[in-house]
Amino acid sequence: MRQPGSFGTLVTDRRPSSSIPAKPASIKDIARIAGVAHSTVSRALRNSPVVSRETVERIQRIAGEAGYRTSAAARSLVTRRSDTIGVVVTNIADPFVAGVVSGIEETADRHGLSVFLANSNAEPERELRVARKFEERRVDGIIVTASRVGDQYVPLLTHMQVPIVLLNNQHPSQFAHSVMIANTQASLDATRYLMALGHRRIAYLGDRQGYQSDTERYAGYRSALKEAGLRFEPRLVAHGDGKPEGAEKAAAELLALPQPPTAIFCYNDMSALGAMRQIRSRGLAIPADISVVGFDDLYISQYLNPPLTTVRQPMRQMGNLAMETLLQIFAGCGLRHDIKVPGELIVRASAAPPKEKQ
Amino acid sequence: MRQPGSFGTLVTDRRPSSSIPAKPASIKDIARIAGVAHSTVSRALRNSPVVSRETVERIQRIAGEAGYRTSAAARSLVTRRSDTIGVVVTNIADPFVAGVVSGIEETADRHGLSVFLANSNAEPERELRVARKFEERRVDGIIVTASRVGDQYVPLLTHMQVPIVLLNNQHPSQFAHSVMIANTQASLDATRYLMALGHRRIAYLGDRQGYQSDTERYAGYRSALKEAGLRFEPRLVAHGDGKPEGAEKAAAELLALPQPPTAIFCYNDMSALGAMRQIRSRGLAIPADISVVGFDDLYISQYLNPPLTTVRQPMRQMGNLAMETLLQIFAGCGLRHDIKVPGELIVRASAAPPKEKQ
DNA sequence: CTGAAAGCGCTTACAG
DNA sequence: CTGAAAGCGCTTACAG
Repeated sequence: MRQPGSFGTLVTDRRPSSSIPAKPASIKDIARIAGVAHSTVSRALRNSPVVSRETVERIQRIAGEAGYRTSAAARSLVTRRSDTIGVVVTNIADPFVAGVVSGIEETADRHGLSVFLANSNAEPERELRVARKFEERRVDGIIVTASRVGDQYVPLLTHMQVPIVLLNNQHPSQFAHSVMIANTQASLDATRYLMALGHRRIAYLGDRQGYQSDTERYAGYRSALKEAGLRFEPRLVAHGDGKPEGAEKAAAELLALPQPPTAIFCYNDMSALGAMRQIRSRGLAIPADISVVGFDDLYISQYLNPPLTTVRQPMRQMGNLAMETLLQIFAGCGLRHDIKVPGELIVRASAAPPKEKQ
Repeated sequence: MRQPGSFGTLVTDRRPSSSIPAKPASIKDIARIAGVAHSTVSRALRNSPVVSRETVERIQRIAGEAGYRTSAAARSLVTRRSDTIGVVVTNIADPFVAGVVSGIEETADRHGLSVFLANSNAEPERELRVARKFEERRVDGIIVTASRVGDQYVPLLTHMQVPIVLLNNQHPSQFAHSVMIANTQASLDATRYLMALGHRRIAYLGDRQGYQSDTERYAGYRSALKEAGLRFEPRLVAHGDGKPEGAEKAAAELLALPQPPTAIFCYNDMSALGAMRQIRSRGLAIPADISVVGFDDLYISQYLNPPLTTVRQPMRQMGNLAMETLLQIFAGCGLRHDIKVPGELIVRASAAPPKEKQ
């Protein structure tokens, strides 16, 4: 609560000030009204079986009428748990991240936990700063999406006595629990699919800031090529920034090649968005002239023109999973959690057999 | 912090347990090491000018080495402020909402405030429940996006001594501060634009769950028609659900009309996405056969095929504004804040002159 | 079943 | 400039 009166001109519709104390009602206030000790109020409010049904009901009624609301801070000071978790994300405006956070919040809420949200803007220093802030808030656990914190930072995170689970972390870490999409498997599947359609000149449009995710998706692409006995051609690899802008430029390079690719496998759907725009701007048709496959399956991807063939990351479920992992750790499960979530290829209309056999 | 040991098998890389207490170090621990009173530590840690430079430095060094982290709960118990705000959103996975939250977090962080995030799923009861939870957490302020809380709930919200700012609230309220997009003006502009292109049969594809936003955008559409002396035709109004799914059906109705519209003004970009898909599925071209205009200017809208002409809501800035409003209230400004943010028409390629004069 | 007491980790008058 | 004391609003042994 702020100092009283900060509501200023809004105080019109208030009950008489006598019933609304400047400070919120405390357990002692309720005790005074009920004529019992404040410890009894404390018990009654939490339905302790040790206090008589009768007084429980009476106290709860009084508390309700007084608009009593327990002070989470005071309680957590003694219980040593805040019923709070901290979520640090690169950028909540990123639709993948938003999907994950939605899942985290969902299961956190179901278990009575509140969630702190902080953006790191993918800056390692900022990521650590907010993690430290969470430490002051004594969060019960921390979830970090796409952690950019390098090895040198990991010990710092780990030193905090708080359990941490990393979601799609961009630096391998042996110190934290993790939930990760099966990048390599999924991009292997996606590339195989393109080959099954008949493509032989398949490009990989990566994310130069993608760290581990990019490395693994690229690895899956390479494996598929190898497995099919296709020669790897370095010129068919270009790197954007994981966003439409950077992908447009990277796609431009690819399309300018003497022998351009007949298909482009993109690091993510955002990159696919940029690639598609670049392709169209050259008067080429998708998938008639060139196929495009993405990664993520953002909500909007099914509504693109053409609908995007892509690898689905079950963002919401991954968020659920990260939170459930934290809950298991809270429950005392000492095991190391490393969950690999399979990616699923969603076939839509942006990929088709190539025009001409090569 | 959880009970010690919950890290289980992860404890491998820990410093010797002597240096990591089960409880985090408190101000008293630091005081003991430094040989001073804990009140001195408290002052030194906050750079009180009243304590000697020398001891300040010594204490801060010791605290740093001990990995001391202040307890926000303990502090807020005495200061009566949590340096925390609560944000309740309909759904964080909605890109508009995510953009707003990004802006809120940005300016909150700049002022040292942490943000709690909770989804209401657009359910009024849930919205109130999370607001109540925020009350227990003694947040310094609350921001609600697209509040679904009806008039009957408003007093409840207002009774909490916490300042509340509503962003694009869906029920007019005289009890809370607000930041709103200028719906009527913006859709007036959008509709005028379509008329300037030569359209006479312009449809409005609304959101039947849109409450106030829908009402106002619809009003702007009607005003534009009236101002141009065009007769309003009820059949040119259809309602979806603010998402692509519902908009597809609504668009289907519109297109099935004996005299279908030559342009559709959509409640939001998500609806435009659905409308565009429906139009394409009928073999019609955008904008050659029919023009589409959206509302929001989501990040992806510029990458659609064709790029979407739409009204921009500066989501991030609106988030900034909502948070700044809260800060002003904290600073004691007693005025009622009702900020109207103008919408800006962003002309791209999804709208063009109609094929034939009517 | 209920109460008195101690304590969680801080801040802040009040003395010195 | 520093310390002792009180108190923020709770929970939880410990008595009765």
